[in-house]
Amino acid sequence: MFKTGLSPIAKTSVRGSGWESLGRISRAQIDCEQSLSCGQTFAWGRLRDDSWVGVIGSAAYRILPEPDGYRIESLQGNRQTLLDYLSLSRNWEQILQELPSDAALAAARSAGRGLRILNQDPWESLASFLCSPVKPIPEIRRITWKLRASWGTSIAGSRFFTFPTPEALAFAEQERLLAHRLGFRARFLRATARRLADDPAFFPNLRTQSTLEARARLCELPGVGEKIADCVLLFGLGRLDSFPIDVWMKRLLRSLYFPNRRHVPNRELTKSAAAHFGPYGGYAQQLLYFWYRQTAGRNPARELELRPDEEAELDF
DNA sequence: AGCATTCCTCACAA
DNA sequence: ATTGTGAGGAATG
Repeated sequence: MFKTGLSPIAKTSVRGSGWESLGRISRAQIDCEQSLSCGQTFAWGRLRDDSWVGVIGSAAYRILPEPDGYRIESLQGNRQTLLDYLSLSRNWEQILQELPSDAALAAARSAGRGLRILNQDPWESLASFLCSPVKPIPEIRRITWKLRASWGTSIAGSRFFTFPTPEALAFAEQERLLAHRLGFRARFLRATARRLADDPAFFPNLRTQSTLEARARLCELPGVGEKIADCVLLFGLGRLDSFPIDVWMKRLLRSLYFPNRRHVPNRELTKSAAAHFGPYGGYAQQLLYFWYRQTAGRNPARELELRPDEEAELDF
């Protein structure tokens, strides 16, 4: 028995670099390439050796692909935090079975078999999606990483940073925000950060409300409409019933489910998606979105590769 | 009929 | 690849 209560794994430093091994996870539990590149998070980047690095809370994590699983490591972190974030304890096979079995979804679920909806911090999701309008995913990642470096807290001598608090962004200088190519998004980001800084109970309160009520509260925030509210509900608050509809989703739904309609209003898409996909619609949405992006001839995971200068910045 | 109100869509700027 | 705004048109009473 280990009297310290620490597992031997937690003590092992990797190659003397400061990264500590957290053991392994199996590909049967999750496909990290799919889950980290399907558009739900901007917090992860891919290094040239194909490993993934990102920050959860106040610790950095590294996920190194192997043939049948992943080695996982951290700076200042622990195994359970990563497993919770990756949502490994949810029964995803069961959820898959409860989704409808139309042709599009059948294709999407075989393409995204290992895709999981992550458990992200709701404030980080909200702030990140406020940076997202009319920006491609790699640029959103760059902007949110700049926010970390400018207003977050450094993690133990590394060049990884926590996500800035609402208070930190509430008082950020407009000019410094604009310098990060935030444009018109800066105003909304700061205004929403102020509201949350003034109302620390905002997210705790949402957790006790129905998805519809919580959605209405989110939409009251500056710069937050239905799309961003649904993303926060799905990715940050675990509401698997919410179904974000952006322009790509709109195209996909119209071409696959309303092939002979020229125009379908968002209200109708939202309503029929809820009726058709049910309480796990958000999972269906991610499967469809990921599959649609792939069939457009792209490799979303490759798009998140860090440029050499970005990789050099990380310094480990 | 004229008018006020509401609701919706569209285009456009940020 | 989103939201906020305002103009203009249709429906309502």
